[in-house]
Amino acid sequence: MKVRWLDRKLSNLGYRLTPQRMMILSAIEGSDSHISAEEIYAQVRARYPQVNISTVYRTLELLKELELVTEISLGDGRVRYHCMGKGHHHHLVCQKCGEIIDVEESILNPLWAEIQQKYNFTVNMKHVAFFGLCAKCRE
Amino acid sequence: MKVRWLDRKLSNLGYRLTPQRMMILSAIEGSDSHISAEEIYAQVRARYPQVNISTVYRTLELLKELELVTEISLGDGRVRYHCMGKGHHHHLVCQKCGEIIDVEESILNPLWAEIQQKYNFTVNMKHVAFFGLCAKCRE
DNA sequence: GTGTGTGCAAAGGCTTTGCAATTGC
DNA sequence: GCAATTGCAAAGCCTTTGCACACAC
Repeated sequence: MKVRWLDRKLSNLGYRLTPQRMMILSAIEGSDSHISAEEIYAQVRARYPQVNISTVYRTLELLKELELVTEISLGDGRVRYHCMGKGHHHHLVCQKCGEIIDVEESILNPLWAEIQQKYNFTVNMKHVAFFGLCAKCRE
Repeated sequence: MKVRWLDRKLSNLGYRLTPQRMMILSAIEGSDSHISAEEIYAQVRARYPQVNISTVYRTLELLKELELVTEISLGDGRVRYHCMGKGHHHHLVCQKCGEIIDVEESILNPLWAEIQQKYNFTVNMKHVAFFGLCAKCRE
């Protein structure tokens, strides 16, 4: 688990390791796909009913700063979260049926390199979502 | 101008051409960069004070369906709009200083092709934004 | 003790919706 | 005239904030 990491990072910076923070991180860790704030909240609340949604948001903000968690938008109006440690991958989101196809991370490497070279810009996205149509819906 | 197009497309589908719709489309056309709903609203209202923001949103929805307008998110919590006819380009958004660098459209063609081939998925994005760090902020 | 973290409640920003009045065709 | 469209106001959704209490060190 990432909790040791979290503990060390937090204390180094003068922050504290609280049960809420542990549970929120492990909810994100435990999710295979990308989890929204609301989903994290529901999951944590199941074991810890008095937790509040604002704590979830505040903790997410903190975990982003600590670079333990990244965010991605999959096109519905909400942000989703994912553990940095887990293998990165990108997404193809079908705008018709909503299917989400995972794409290997390496596919973007040539593009990142080209952008670096041509524009002197370092792309910093662990997850990218591309929108379009899957094979079934294309017809 | 696109108004002839709009007129024809609208009447073919049983929709009507209203002054609001014309003005909203031309506000998007007139903007060099990407314009938000609020900005469109401000611009239209300057010449047509009684227009309402909800009309802007409804018209944007319609223009998207008609494929006259595309949307993009540049990472602040709001969607931005752009005319389909205008040259497409992509964006590099610096997460530190906020600078936005325009990128030629063709840079993504190889990637689109690879995704098509490997995943049988047709990417349908006229605008993509990539986040990261510009040269100045990288240091 | 001191300052960090939490819950609560309220507000905030952007967007959508219900409804009656209006307008384009 | 009739359905499509609008303005208005209110609600909706996700997220953030202010504040007093609680807790860790």
